[in-house]
Amino acid sequence: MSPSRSKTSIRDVAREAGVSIASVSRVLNEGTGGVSAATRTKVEKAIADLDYSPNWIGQALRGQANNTFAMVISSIQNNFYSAVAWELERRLNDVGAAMLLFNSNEDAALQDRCLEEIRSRQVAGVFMLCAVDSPHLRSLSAHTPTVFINRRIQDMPQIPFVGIDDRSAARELARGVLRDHDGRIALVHGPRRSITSLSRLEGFREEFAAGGRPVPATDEIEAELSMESGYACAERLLGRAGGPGYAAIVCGNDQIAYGVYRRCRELGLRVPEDVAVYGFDDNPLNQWLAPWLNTVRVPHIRYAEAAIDTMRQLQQDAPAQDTILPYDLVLRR
Amino acid sequence: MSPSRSKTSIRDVAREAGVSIASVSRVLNEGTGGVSAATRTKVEKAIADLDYSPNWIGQALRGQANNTFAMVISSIQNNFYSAVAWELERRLNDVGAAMLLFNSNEDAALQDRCLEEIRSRQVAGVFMLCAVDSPHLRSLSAHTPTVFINRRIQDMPQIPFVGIDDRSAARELARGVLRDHDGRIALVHGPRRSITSLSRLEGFREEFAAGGRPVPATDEIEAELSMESGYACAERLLGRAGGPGYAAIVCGNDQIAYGVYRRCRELGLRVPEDVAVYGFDDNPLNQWLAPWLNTVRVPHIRYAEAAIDTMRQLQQDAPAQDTILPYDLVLRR
DNA sequence: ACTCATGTAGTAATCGTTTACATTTATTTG
DNA sequence: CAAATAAATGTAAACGATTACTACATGAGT
Repeated sequence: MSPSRSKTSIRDVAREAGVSIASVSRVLNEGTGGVSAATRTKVEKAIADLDYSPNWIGQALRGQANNTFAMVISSIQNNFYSAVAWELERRLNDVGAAMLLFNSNEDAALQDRCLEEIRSRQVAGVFMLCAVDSPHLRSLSAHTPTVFINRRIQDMPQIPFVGIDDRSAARELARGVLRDHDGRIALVHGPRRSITSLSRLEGFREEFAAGGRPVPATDEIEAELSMESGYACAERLLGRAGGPGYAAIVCGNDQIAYGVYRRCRELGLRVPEDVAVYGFDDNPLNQWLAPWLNTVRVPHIRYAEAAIDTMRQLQQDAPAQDTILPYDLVLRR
Repeated sequence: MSPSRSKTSIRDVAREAGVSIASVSRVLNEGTGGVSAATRTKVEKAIADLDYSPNWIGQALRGQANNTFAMVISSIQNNFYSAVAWELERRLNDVGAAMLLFNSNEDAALQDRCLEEIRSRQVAGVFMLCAVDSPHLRSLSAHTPTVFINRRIQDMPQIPFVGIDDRSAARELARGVLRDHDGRIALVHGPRRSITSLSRLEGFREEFAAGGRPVPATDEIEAELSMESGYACAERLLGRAGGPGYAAIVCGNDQIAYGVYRRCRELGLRVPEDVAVYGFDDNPLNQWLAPWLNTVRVPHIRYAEAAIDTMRQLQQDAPAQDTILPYDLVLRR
């Protein structure tokens, strides 16, 4: 049943071809040293006959270099994050690298377990998509090139960051809210421990205050970055009656907005006719499934490009800069 | 700037602790051989002092075993597939394994590139989430335990499969369509080259025919498994006027249904009031964003569990069986 | 014929582990 | 206390590749 679980090594090829392993290696790696046409033919035939494929582990051990990257994502559920991961995977694959994928679930202990695994695997670099602070993050980044995407850790300025200016994006979005709605505004922001969520919160608050319509504490609530949490917060905010008639509910990200949306519909509130919902990130699915959602389009494809560029610089020991990318407002009126 | 890119090996630890590398290894791997308390203490101190972490590549090379798995997914965009991938990642991580992620984009050549990379990395196993047929798939599966998820390749019965009975699920869904709608029915099915899509198509056809209401060729159209393709097909089907007033549009999967939905809305057709839309898979997002969608709930979590179980059996050279899991109809009336 | 350059091929060290085996040290026993 | 046994430790050989170095042809130039 099991057809001889592959074991053919370079020695087997050498024996089969009647040459030394060095010659086989030379045929494999065009670069180093010359081989005669005769040898090349023999080796190539042996490789084909034995269905040989070089063992990456041996190569990696010898060569120190290791074209494997790791990506740690903070939330399985968030499709916006998945989209970034996929874009990265595509680009890494294009250059013959591979990606190990890990999920930290916004949990420092779990993230640390992932980082230990990553460290032992000697990867070439780590992409942290929404990192949380954790002990190993600090030690790993000393050994392994690390890039923060979309969220950084507050006091680790030495690690380059790819993201947007969340605070000013939030201000712009808030300006749109004020312009388009006269009524009461609710704010379901993300957790303060995330600098990204905090910046957005500050941006919202600043602009609402500047517009003379600050959101009172009763209309402001902190959610986790999940649909479930958004739903629960909407339940608290809106009660059984649909709440005090909010004109707009502004959410910390799209996931929260989806949860709020569901609760609104359950209460018979039409979105956007009865209440407008605002999110943040612009999940690529929105244009198909959530045309009612106002949001900030975070450029996830450029995230991937910039993260790869930054990683390349780190690998060359170049001083890597933060990359702050432009965003777009997506307002459906 | 770059703090001495880690190089501490087991030798360094041995020297620092004043013992042999064998002793260090023994401290590391509790299992093998005993070490005195004194030695253990010395070694542990040295490990801590040097911030040593064992090199996985060395371990893997020596031990043959390699707790890395690979997953190849056919479509980046499909969130249902992502959901399965994530569930698998979680379970692999729980047992200290890691997952390499690849995207084949439904393309045989690209899939083969991924499989070459996978083969050379000597992974412990490969999960193929919607495989396409390709030369390397056949050769790889001879060397590496392989599990098909959600879609199999027709003439490779030796590779175990985890999925549902698509044909009978399609029949059941079709029965629901017939029951709930008197009007005209359109069918936007997936590509015939995918056995999964083909089975669904056959199931739909059989049941519609059995119900005395076969779908005429003009109302049947083959789409790719993407939102874009679903949109384009809906455009063809509905024209500018909204088509001949379909009562229901039955789609090959949820992605197609999302595309169809968008086009319907653009044409001013209300879903589900004016036209019902049926999908297949039940993307976990549906309950939040697409309450209008009728679909078949494919148990993605049990997919992950079953795939892991199957992989375990393959690794023990046990004859692995196919796993056909139960599904649920999700009908919103 | 002798030297020298050139091109090919082989030998052996190396990367970081684990582990079978040999050797040393500690403990028990008569 | 010596011998027998048990426990701890060290030595060295893998694992699969790459590559510096060496050795051997071959052919050209004098």
